[in-house]
Amino acid sequence: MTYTIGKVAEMMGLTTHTLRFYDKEGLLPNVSKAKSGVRQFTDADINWLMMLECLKSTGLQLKDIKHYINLLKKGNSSLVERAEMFKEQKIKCQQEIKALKQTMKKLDFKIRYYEEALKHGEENVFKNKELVRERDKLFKLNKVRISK
Amino acid sequence: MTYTIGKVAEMMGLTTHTLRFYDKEGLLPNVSKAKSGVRQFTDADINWLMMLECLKSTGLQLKDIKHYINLLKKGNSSLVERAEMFKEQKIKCQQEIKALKQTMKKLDFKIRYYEEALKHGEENVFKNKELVRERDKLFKLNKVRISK
DNA sequence: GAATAACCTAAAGTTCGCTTTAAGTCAAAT
DNA sequence: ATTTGACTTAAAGCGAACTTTAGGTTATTC
Repeated sequence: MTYTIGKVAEMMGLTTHTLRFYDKEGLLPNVSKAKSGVRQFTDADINWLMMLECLKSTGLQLKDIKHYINLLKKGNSSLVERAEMFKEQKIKCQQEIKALKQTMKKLDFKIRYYEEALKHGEENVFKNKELVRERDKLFKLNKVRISK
Repeated sequence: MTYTIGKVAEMMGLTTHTLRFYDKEGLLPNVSKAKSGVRQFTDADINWLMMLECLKSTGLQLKDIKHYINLLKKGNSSLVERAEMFKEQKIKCQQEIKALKQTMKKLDFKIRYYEEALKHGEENVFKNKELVRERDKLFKLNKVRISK
């Protein structure tokens, strides 16, 4: 049993445009076409699309996924490289989380700043010494050295 | 005392191109120019640049920062809106962190998958029932319903 | 005073992941 | 039989945040 591109788009929550774009980019290696040119998606194609979505959700770029497809085609001999891909990706992901946590601290500071400003007026915010300390801790850019 | 664009670029870890780009986009409201056209950055400009970097690091887009500049110009009457900006941004940041943590789980699964594949061969990975459960938990796309 | 380095503007190019447009074919429903 | 709707390709467009290129002026240094 096969599915038209429209059905698949509906199932996957993508547009037909996106699916054709993926196909054009070589991200749908096994989708066959009728003589009329109409794409015929099989269950295996749907499964691959789910894997594609999964790979996307791990933060891989489309070109990385293309590379991954090539590794898959090589079979067993690419196992190590595939494993490495995900380990690298994990490191990137960890770094991003760390950066976002730092961002959260800055946002919390800003939110407290504006609470204070709304209560006591913006000109009085830094009479609150805790906020001053917080500001100095969070926003002093270590790379910047203002000369003299 | 003023700084040339090159010095500022060096201090801030940006390129001169980026600084001119920011200026063109209206993100450096107070930078003055000599009659020759050369930009003269003051300490106040450096401080604003640090704030700019801070705002960027909170995940704000340049157009949001431009909007923020306009709010600053309005002074006191924009306090509430400015406060709202950061609260919204905090929510976005929280959501991003949540998504990345989910991503981490998927990556950990993939890494375990490849550990197992390297140990026992790719064809035997899902003889490990824990990995099967993990896969089903993480990768079953709820939106997909394969008919029949 | 001439070479070189740093500055200037304006505009086009880049990357990513699509989305949109244009122009057309094909199959089903009325 | 014709209209509607889903499919096709190919190519251009989009938004974000720069980067690069081109062509030119100014400032510093030998």
